[in-house]
Amino acid sequence: MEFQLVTMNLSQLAKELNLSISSVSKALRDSHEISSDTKKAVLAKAKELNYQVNPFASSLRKQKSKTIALVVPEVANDFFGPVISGIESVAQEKGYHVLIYLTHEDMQKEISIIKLLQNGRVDGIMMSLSEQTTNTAHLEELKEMPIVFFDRVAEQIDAPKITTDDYNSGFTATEHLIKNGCKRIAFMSISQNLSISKMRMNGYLDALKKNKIERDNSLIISCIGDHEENRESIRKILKRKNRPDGIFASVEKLAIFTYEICEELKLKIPQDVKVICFSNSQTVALLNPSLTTITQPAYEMGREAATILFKLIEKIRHHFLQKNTILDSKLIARNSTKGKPNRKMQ
Amino acid sequence: MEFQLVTMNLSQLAKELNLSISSVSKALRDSHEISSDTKKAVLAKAKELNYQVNPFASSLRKQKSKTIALVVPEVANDFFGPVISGIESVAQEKGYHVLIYLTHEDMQKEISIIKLLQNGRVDGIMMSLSEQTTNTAHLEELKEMPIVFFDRVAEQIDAPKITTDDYNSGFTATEHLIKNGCKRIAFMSISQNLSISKMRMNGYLDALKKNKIERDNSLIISCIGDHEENRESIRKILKRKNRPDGIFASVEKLAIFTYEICEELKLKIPQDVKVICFSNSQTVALLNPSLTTITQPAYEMGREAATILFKLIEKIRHHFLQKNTILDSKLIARNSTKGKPNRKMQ
DNA sequence: TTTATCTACTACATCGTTTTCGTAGATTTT
DNA sequence: AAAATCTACGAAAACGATGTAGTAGATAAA
Repeated sequence: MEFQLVTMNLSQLAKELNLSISSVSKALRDSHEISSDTKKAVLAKAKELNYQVNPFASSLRKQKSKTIALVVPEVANDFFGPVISGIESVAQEKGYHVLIYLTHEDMQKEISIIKLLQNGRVDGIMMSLSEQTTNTAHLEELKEMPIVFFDRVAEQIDAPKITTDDYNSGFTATEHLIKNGCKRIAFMSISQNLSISKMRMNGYLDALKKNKIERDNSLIISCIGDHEENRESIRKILKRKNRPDGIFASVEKLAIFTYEICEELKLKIPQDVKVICFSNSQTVALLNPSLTTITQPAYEMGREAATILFKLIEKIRHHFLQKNTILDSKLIARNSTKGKPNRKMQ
Repeated sequence: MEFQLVTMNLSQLAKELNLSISSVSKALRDSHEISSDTKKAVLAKAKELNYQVNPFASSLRKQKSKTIALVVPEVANDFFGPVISGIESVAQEKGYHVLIYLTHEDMQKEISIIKLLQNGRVDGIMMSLSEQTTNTAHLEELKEMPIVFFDRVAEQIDAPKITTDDYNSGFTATEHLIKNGCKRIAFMSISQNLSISKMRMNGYLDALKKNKIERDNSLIISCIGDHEENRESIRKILKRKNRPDGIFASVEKLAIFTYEICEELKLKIPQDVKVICFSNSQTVALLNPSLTTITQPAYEMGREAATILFKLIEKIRHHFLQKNTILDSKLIARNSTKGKPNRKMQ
């Protein structure tokens, strides 16, 4: 008494054509074993009856899914949007399907998603780590699974990684502030676990060193909690007597908070505080003042990551694949970092 | 000489347990035919050997995929991001997987994606139409497939639709401008095909009528081309002698362009022109001036759409399902629409 | 002419699960 | 004690596509 779905399949097609199932199957895949007359007939009939290969039967038999997984922390964000777009465009070209999973920055969720993906549902994984991911044991178990990391990469895992030049960006951003007169530059990171955070901070630190500015750990704050906590951290640092005259935020959100707090505290950007941050938003150009950003080539990162993943999937052996791809970010100087600072305080 | 992937399966598990495949299968799904001792043993062994059901075999046999498709025009956008988040969260709760497809606002792509989804790969579809979709013949063919539309819905298709109160929003937005002194209000739509555009425009027109303002078709412009064309349309209308004193943009992008053009033409917002638009961006609150918006409950729309889709999927018959769900948008009044207009021109 | 080689097909096992149907043996009912 | 019912399992047939192995019949090579 099972439910019988009447769907067009090889068997029906074969019956209509007076051919065997295997011949039809081969004809559809343009096998040399089939005469061109037969192929034509099969193709025509298949089109007429709107035959489509059953993906599950095919995947089961071929042990491949023609599907990749995309595991990201969030999508409500100007960075991951274009990345997805890039990935999807490559996938579409290749005839692959894209499953999307969100970790919501939660390590437990990340772990269970990864576990879920070990049953062959996908041929490969593209991933950007959650903010809260402190270790990568769950990723070690993916030995056989092609995986590519982008942006928030897992350093310890031996897999291709696509990033932007985070160290350089951190360095350049910091020097940009220094050149515009900043002497006390705060760095706001999102997580100490993520390598991109470390890289950006190293760039920041080295730029300080090169310019003979002493490192001040009280100016390095990590914003991992909820929005209100982050606002409070920023408020606190900007209320200090010797508050920073420059702020380097590693995500856009923190720069926006900074704008809000500055308004609240009657601090002027860029006169009192200069602000620079990583952001892919178009809108920030219209802020008052317009926000100086480091902008990552998000779409290209998506395309690059997907392209490399497909190379991994298509070869069995891939020693020759370059493990790290580093794309350039762009510093777009706007008004939030302009001019000499107002140093009348202190 | 086929490639043999050694993956843990029922057959291996059964061998280890000295049981038949069918017993193991039943035990794993907690069938009453299996004794609780046996079940325990099976569960333990399955865990030990890290057994996971092969999704393709299962889907093939059960004729269901535990997967839904999400078809959207774009993701690089403050609206679709949270929508995806909402959908994904419901899917995760239900144990479903989400395939994502982008139409890039291209009707041909939309058609081929829909065609692709007719082979049983997914159990249901959630969709928001492309801007360029002029007819919905391709959707008529999905007769048996559960489908739910959200935001950009297909009016002619008999399927549940989740929208915001676009008519009211259009009405309210327009009245908001009128109350703040506007007499010549331009409406910028994205596409005449989309019902949300029509609804918004009807709201706009009715608000004009109610307030005894005559309709002026030269103030209704549809921005469907590329960015530069859209900018030019806006520039043209703002350069006119009797330019509008209020602009109601149906998407954020157009409001941003308006800001840019106003800067270029030395027009002051809100003194010379007031601006309101649909937007889910947080950042627009920091624009100069802060932008008045109609904000849609994007996350909730995603959750609602997914919830309804799963109801569709789970029942065979679903006459009782409400076909239209309308959620409330919020008008967030900010400075771009403030005060009485500057009427010295004309 | 016999044998080898092609050509164009078919039969069949297989991928891993699920589910129906069967059935020994135990238990309960009459 | 015989019959009916339960309990707990196993055999086997799907689901639909694919690839291997096999084979008529035609053609080419010896």
